[in-house]
Amino acid sequence: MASSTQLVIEDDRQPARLGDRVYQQIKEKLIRGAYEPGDKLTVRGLAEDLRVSSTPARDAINRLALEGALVYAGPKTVIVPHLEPQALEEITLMRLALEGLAAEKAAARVVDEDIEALKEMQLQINAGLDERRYAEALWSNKEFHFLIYKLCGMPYLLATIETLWLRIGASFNDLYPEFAEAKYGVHNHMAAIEGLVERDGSAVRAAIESDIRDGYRRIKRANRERHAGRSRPA
Amino acid sequence: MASSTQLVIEDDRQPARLGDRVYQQIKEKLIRGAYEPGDKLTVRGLAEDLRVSSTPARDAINRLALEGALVYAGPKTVIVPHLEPQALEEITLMRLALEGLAAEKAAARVVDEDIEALKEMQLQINAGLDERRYAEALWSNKEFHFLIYKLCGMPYLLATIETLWLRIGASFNDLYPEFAEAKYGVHNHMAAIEGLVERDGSAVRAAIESDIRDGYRRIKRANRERHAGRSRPA
DNA sequence: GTGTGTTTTTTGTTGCAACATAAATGCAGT
DNA sequence: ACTGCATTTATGTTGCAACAAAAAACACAC
Repeated sequence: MASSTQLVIEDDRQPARLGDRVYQQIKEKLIRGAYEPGDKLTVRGLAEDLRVSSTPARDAINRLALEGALVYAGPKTVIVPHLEPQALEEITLMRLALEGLAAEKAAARVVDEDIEALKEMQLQINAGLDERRYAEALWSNKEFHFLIYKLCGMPYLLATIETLWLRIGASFNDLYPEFAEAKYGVHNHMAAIEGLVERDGSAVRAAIESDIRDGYRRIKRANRERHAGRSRPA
Repeated sequence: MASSTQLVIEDDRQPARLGDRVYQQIKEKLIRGAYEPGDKLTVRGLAEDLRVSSTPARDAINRLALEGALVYAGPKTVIVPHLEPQALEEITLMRLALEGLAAEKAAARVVDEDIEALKEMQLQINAGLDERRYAEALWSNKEFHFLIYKLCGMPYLLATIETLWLRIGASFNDLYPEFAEAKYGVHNHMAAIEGLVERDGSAVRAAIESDIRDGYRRIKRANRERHAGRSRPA
C-alpha cells in the first residue's frame, strides 16, 4: 500500500532476490502487528499485493512457515499463529537459554560506544511509553535487546533468536497496550546496562533473564484477562 | 539413480510435497556423510539426480541454506560448509544452552519404557563402536540424544536442535573414525540414563552438557591433527 | 436450525522457458 | 608460469500455465 507501483529501486540496500523482499515485508508487518492472529495468507494474494509472481510469494510464505512465524491450519492454509500458552512457554524457555547466552557473552566484547547507543535507545523506549506510542516503544525495545545480542559476534545465534521474536511478534503487538502499562522492562534494562558497564556477564544475563520472565508473566496475564471476556480465542 | 523412472509411490509415508522429499534426501546424505565439506550443489544438478523439476530442487537447497546446512560461497554457489573453529564454537554454545534445557526438562516427563529404549540404544552404540561401524554408531548416538530431547514435549525446541546437528553433521562424519576411537560418550550417556532414573533434571543436564563438551574437545583436536598434515583445508 | 453430501471455487505445487548474471574458461601479454 | 581481461558456459531467479487437492459454498433432508 505504501509503495508505488513497480519501482525497482526502493532503497539502495534492497535484497537482490525478490523473494527476500517479500519475506522482509511480511516479517515487518508481522512484527509491527499489521496482521492479527488467525489471518490467512495465500500465495496469490501476496503476489498480487506486492506485484510479484507467485514464485517469490510462495518462497516467502514457506520460509515464514518454516521459521514458525506462520503456521499451517490445514494442508493448504497458512495463518498467523495464535499464541497458545504452551507455545508461549516453550518460546520463553528457549529465549531464556539463548538470549541469556547472548547477553552473557556480550559483556566480554562490549565497548563504551555500545553502551551509549544502548542508553540512547532506552530513552526512546521511555519516550514511546510516555507518549503512548506503543508500537514505537515495542520496536525500540526490540532494538535495545538486539543491540546487546549483536555484541557477542555469533551470527547464527542471532538469527535463531530473531525467529523466536518473530514467532511471538504478532501476538505481542496485539496485546501491547495492556502489556505496556507499567513501564515494562525499564528496571531490567537499566540493570543490563549496568552489568555491561561492569563487564559482568552474569549480571547482564540475570538482567535479561529477568526482563524475559517479567514479560512472560505480564503477557500471560494480559492474555488471560482478555480471554476472560470471550468464550474462545478463535 | 536408485529409483525407477517416475513411480509415484515410493513408500507409504512419503511426504506429500516433492520438495520435502528432496530436502529429506539431501539431509540424510548430509548426516550420513555422503557429501564432503566444499562439495557444490546446484539446482539443476539435484533436479536431474532426483528426477524432479527445478522448483522442488530449488526449494530444498534454499531451505537447507536457510538452516545453515549449506552455505553460500558466492551469489550463485552453495556448498557443504567447512567446519570453521569459530562456527563450531558457536554451535557448541548453542547446543549447550538448548540441549541442556531439553535434557533438564526431559527428566520431569520420562517414563520407565523410555529408559529401557535408551539403554537399548546405548547397546547399539557400543556394538557399532566395537565393530568399527562408525557411521552406524554415529547414527545411534544421534538417536540416543533425540530420544531424550523428545521427552520434554517441546516441538520447536526439537526442530531447532535438529538444525544444529544438521549443521555440523557433514564435518562430524568426516572426522568420525579418529573421533570415535576412545569410546566417546559412553560414560556421559550412562550418567544421563542414571539421572533420568532418578528424575533428576540437573543431573541429566550435567551429563548431556558433559557429553557435548567432550565431543567438542575431541572434534577440535581431531580437526587440528588433520590439518597439521596439510597446508590448508581447501 | 443442524448436519451431511455435493458442487464450485480457490489454492499450493510442479514443470518449464526466458532472462540476467555469476562462474568458468580461454587467451594474450608480460 | 602467472596475471588480467574478454568470451563462453552454467546457474539462480522469476513468471506463468496446468493440475490435483483442499476449502468454501451450496443444497437438501431431517
